[in-house]
Amino acid sequence: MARAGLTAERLTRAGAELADEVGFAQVTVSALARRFDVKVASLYSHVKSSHDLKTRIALLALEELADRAADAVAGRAGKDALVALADVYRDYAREHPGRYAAAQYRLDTETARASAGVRHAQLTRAILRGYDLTEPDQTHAVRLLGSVFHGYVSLELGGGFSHSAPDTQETWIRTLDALDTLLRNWPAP
Amino acid sequence: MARAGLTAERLTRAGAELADEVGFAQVTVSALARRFDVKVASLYSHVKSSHDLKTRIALLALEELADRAADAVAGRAGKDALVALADVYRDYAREHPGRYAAAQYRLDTETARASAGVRHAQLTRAILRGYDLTEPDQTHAVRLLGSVFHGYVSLELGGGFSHSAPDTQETWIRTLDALDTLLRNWPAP
DNA sequence: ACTTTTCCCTAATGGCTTTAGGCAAATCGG
DNA sequence: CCGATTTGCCTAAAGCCATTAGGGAAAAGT
Repeated sequence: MARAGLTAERLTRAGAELADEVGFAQVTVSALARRFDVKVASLYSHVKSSHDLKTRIALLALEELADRAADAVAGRAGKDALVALADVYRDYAREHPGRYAAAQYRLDTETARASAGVRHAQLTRAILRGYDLTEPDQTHAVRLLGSVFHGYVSLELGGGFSHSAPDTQETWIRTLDALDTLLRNWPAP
Repeated sequence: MARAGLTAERLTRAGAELADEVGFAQVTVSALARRFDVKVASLYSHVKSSHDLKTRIALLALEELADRAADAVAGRAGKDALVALADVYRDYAREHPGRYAAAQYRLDTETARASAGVRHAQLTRAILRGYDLTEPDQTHAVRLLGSVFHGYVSLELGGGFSHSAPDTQETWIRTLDALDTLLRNWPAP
């Protein structure tokens, strides 16, 4: 019988697409097998488990996101860089909600350390070069920016912002303005 | 045979405890049945489905959280209120990670509208009375604060902050300082 | 061409969800 | 009180998902 040509990479990519279509939580070994028109057990030659599959999708998403982020930050500085980076996260989440959710998948310590996750922190730290912050404050600021980006995006995606009043695009712009102002006037301890 | 005395409320409370112990994602009708030493099917007289159970736990968490928040904000203003409210979220998430995750469970529109979720927005808006913001800016600020609180807490809980350098408590304090500064110097459009 | 490896399949187990239908316990009406 | 009704938990069963064991055929290597 003809072979389907499965590989861990193809499964991961298809899993990412599936996540965007039906939600990361609904990504299942069975659903993926159906998508390849193949029996479920066949996937287990390529991925160790459901957890392994999800981890691979998470790593893919983290890498895509870091690539986009690196691209956006390159050649920009200050508020320009800040906005570009922030938009990468927000746009990615809107274009690829399933992948964005995957990027939040809890990785064990060593997997996380080897992931593109570390690049994210570096990129965020990079845009802070355009602002005048002392070393420990940079770390605080990195965490703050991460919190705002992630928090905003996940609330917006989850419908946490009532679809009322000022639209979310306006809030986003004002939020980035506010962050820029804040970084330029970072309060002393 | 003796009855177990199940009710939707007891199941919900036990489900919340279970969530804190093993994670919200691991809360399952089966696990809950085991906890009550009862057969799985028995629970279906009290909750409609797994989704119904999770929704109830989410609503419980949202209410507990809103109660604590209301308590914290009462009699405080300005930065004092800001810090108190923020600490409620963070402390709740640390004490009850499963419940906190439950509070993030996606509710359908009408359930959300009837939930304590709306109280949260009101409470956040309330602390902004201590700052001088125009009406539309209040909404933006509510969303920003929600983003920071949620983003920070979920990153911290998920291990998103490498356990390195300055500890997270310090970052938290500096983050709240920063937010206070920001609200007092809210940039014009 | 033949051997070895790789890939996908069948078969089977066990867990979770959900529905249908039954018997006993609690509750109620006279 | 006691029979009738309602309520609560059970057994049974079907369906979906995850995972493992072992087999046979296609692809790759010699």
